[in-house]
Amino acid sequence: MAIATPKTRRGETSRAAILGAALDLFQERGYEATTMRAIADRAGVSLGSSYHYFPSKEHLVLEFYRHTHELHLAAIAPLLGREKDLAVRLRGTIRAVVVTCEPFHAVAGSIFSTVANPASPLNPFGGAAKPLRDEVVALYDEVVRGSDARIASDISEMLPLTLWLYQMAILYFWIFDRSPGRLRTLEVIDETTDLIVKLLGLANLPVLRGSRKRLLGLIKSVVAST
Amino acid sequence: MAIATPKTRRGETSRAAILGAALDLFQERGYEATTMRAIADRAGVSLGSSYHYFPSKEHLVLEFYRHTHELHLAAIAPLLGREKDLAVRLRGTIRAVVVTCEPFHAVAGSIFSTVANPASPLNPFGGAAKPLRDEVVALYDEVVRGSDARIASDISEMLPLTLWLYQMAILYFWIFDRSPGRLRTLEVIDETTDLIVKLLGLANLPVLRGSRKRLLGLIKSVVAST
DNA sequence: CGTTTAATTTGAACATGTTCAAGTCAGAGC
DNA sequence: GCTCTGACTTGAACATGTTCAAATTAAACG
Repeated sequence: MAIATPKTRRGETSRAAILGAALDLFQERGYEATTMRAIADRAGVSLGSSYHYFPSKEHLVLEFYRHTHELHLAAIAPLLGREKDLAVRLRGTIRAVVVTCEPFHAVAGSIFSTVANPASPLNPFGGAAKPLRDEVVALYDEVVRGSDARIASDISEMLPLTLWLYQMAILYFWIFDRSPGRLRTLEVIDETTDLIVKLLGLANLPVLRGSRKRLLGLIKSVVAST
Repeated sequence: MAIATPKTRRGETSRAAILGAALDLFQERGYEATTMRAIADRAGVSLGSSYHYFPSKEHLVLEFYRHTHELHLAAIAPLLGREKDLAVRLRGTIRAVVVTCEPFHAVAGSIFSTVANPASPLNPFGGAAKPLRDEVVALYDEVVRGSDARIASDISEMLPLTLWLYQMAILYFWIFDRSPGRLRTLEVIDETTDLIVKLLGLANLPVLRGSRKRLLGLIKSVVAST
C-alpha cells in the first residue's frame, strides 16, 4: 500500500528495472496480458518487490501515461515554437497525440477502461492522476495562448480544459478505429479542429451571446465539482 | 463460453435464481465486491453452474442494465403519453434516468468502467450490448417524435443517437456527484436540456448553416464506424 | 419401466492481483 | 571494523474469475 521512494542505489535500480519491464511488456502484450509475475521476472526481482514501489498494477499504467506524455511534448515542441495559427496548432497537437500513441493502439482499450473507472486512483477527474492531467491542460493552455487568435476571456478561461476533454474523446474514437493507418481518426481530427476554431469565431455573434454565456457557466460549474 | 438457454424447468429455475442473486448482491455490495461464489451461494447452486448460463460476471451486469432500463421505461411512460413539449419530455426522461438509477449510485462507478472497456462484450459501441443500446436510442427517438417540435430531417436523423450519448455523459457526471439528493446532477440536467432545445432552434440560422451541415456529417460518419 | 441422450450440476484446478511476516542487506554511527 | 537501523527482498499464502472433465439428473422413446 505504501508508495515507497527508493532511498538507496539498489532501490533505484530495482524501481527502474520494474518500471522498464512493465513499459516493455505493456507494449508487447497489452495491459491485461501482462502479469505482475512476468514484470517481476523480466525486471529480475521477486513478485513482492514490485509492490514495494508500485501499490498496484494500475499505478504502473500511470507511469506509462507519463511516458507517452513526454513523447507527445517532445513531438509538438517544434510546431508550437513556430506556428501561430490556432487551427494548425490544435490540429498538429491532436494529431501528434494519436501518432505518439499509435504503438500502443492494441493496448489502449484496456488501459482506457481502467482509467475511466471513477474508483480507480488513475481516474483523471481527481486522484493520483490529477498532476498529470494538469500538465496536459497546461499544454492546451499553451496551444491557445501561443496562437494569434483573439479569444474572449470568458471562453479562453475554460478552453484548455475543454480541449483536454476533446482530446479524450478523440482518443476514445481512435481506440475503436480499425482503419489502415488510423486514417479515419486523422480525418475526424482535421474536421473537428477546423470546426472548433470556426465555432470559436462564431461565438461572438449576438444571437449566440445568451447560449454562450450559459454554456460557459455550465462548464465552469461542472468542472468546479472535481 | 457457451450461452446456454435453459431447456428444462429445472434449468429455468437455476438461471432465474442466479440472476436474482446477482442483481441483489450487485445492489447490496457493488459489482467488484460481489464474488461469483457469493452469487452461486445465494442462488443455491454451485460455482460452476453460474458459468453455464452466463459466460462471465460481466454478462450478469448486462442483465442488470436491462433491469434498470425496464424500470426507466415504466417511469416515463405517463409523461411521454401526455406531454408534447420537447424540452419537458427530454428533461423528464433524463431526470427519470438518474432517479431510476439512484439506488445503484454506489455501484455505478465500477459498472460504468466495465462497460467503457472497448474489449468488453458489454461495450455499447457494438457488442453483446448493442440490442439494449438500440432500445435506448429508440426511446429517444420517441421522445423527439412524440413532441410538437419541428426539427429538420437532417438533424432529427442523428438526434436520438446524440441524445443517447448525452444521457451517457449525464450518467458519468452523476456517478461523481456527491451532493445531497444528487441535486447538482438535476441542476445540470435542467440547464443542459434547456440549452439543447434552444440550440436546436438556433440551428436554422443562416450563419450556422455551414457548421450545422459539417457537424451532422461528422456525427454520421463517426456513427457509421460502429 | 428401462434405456439412451442431452441438459445440468459439481467441485477441483488454474491463473493472477495482492498481502504480509520473515529474512537479507546496505550504510550510518561509533 | 562492528553494530544497528531501516530499507529492501522474498516467496508462500490468499481471494477470486474462469475452465473443465466427470458425475448426476431430466426427459424422450420404445
